[in-house]
Amino acid sequence: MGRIKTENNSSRKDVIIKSAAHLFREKGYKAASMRELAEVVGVEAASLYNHIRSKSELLHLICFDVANRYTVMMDEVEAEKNSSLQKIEKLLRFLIGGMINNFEEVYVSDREWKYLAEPYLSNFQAQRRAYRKRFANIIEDGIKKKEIKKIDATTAVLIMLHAISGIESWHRSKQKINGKELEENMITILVGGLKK
Amino acid sequence: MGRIKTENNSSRKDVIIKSAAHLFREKGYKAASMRELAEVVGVEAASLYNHIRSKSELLHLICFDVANRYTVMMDEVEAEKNSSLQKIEKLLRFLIGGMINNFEEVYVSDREWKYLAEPYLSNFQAQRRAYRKRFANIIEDGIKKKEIKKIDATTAVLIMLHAISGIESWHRSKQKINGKELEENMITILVGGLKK
DNA sequence: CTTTTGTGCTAACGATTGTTAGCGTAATTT
DNA sequence: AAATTACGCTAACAATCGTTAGCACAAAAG
Repeated sequence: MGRIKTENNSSRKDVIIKSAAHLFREKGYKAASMRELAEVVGVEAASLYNHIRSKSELLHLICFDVANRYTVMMDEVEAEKNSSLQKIEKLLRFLIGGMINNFEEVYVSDREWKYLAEPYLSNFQAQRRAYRKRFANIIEDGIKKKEIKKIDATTAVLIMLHAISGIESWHRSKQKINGKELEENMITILVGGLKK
Repeated sequence: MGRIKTENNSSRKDVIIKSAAHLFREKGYKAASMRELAEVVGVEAASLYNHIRSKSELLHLICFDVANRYTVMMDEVEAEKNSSLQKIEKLLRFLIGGMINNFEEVYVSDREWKYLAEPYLSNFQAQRRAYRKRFANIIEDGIKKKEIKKIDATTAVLIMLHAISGIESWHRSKQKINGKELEENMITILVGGLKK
């Protein structure tokens, strides 16, 4: 067939990962085959293994790339001196932006992580749990300071995160409102649902 | 091995479908094998085919069972003379209840429908689209009547439905609040986010 | 009791899966 | 120009997949 075409200064491995994210999002991790991935990349299946160790490596590279970005943003938000609602809004805008601009990776990380092999699976789950806990703590802080309604913080986190992953449907839909508008609507409803 | 045990007046096919829903939820449709399903049911894989036509039949039975229940409830809600917010609350409570009590089926219908074969896939998507459209119409009605904030109705529907599918995380979590409490919290946040 | 139907089994099929071995050649380095 | 590395290919592997054929026996119907 031919060589893998790279652009800018991304490696051939990066090209494979990007294509894998697209394919995994479209078909699901289990249903996506290495032969399909190879075809997308423009190469025979066996040639992929000059660049990657395994199919499952692709999945965990994608998942942890996203998870790490989430964690970094949480660090940043926690460090700032803002009200709870401001912190939440910043987190939500970051998540919404990620879902709009890095759709493939974020979606795969969200929906396909269960196919991670150990020990990555356990690590990922722990990181996810920690993230949600920190998110819930911010909400509970806001409740104490009477910025936020008296609600179960864990439930609120669950609603926020899953509502955002629903942007998947926005990607699928034919007649989309634009991204910025979507973001504002989501913030209005979600933050509005918390405010006292 | 032995026969498939039925209880009450459910057929052997019903037992298989129930187990399939459980397995598909746990492993994902593609990753779940007929041999695993057979083991759960207590029988050899080939024996399943005395009761069902194919693996994909199992999936579409599960998906349409859920989709049809949704549609029936929507008919009911539309027929009643209530405010938009009351209609939405009733729909949400029904969806939340389904997610809590019929978790396996609802979850599979939500996450695995993309593996449906044609023509079921197209039918399912159409039914789903129609449901969301009707939901959005109720919201738009509420906006006109000034019960509801001026927001994009499609986005609101997307948030509601996906927030509810997040009850999956509640099922997974160790220290759950009880179901009724979860329902009330979700209604508070979601309906609160719409109210003017 | 005899016949028919329902339900299970074993064995096997063709297809597809992820992955490895071994080899040739293009690109890069010395 | 020579040596080395990077990257592609074909062929093949063992495992697993959904499903079918053919047969045995138990349950239900006559």
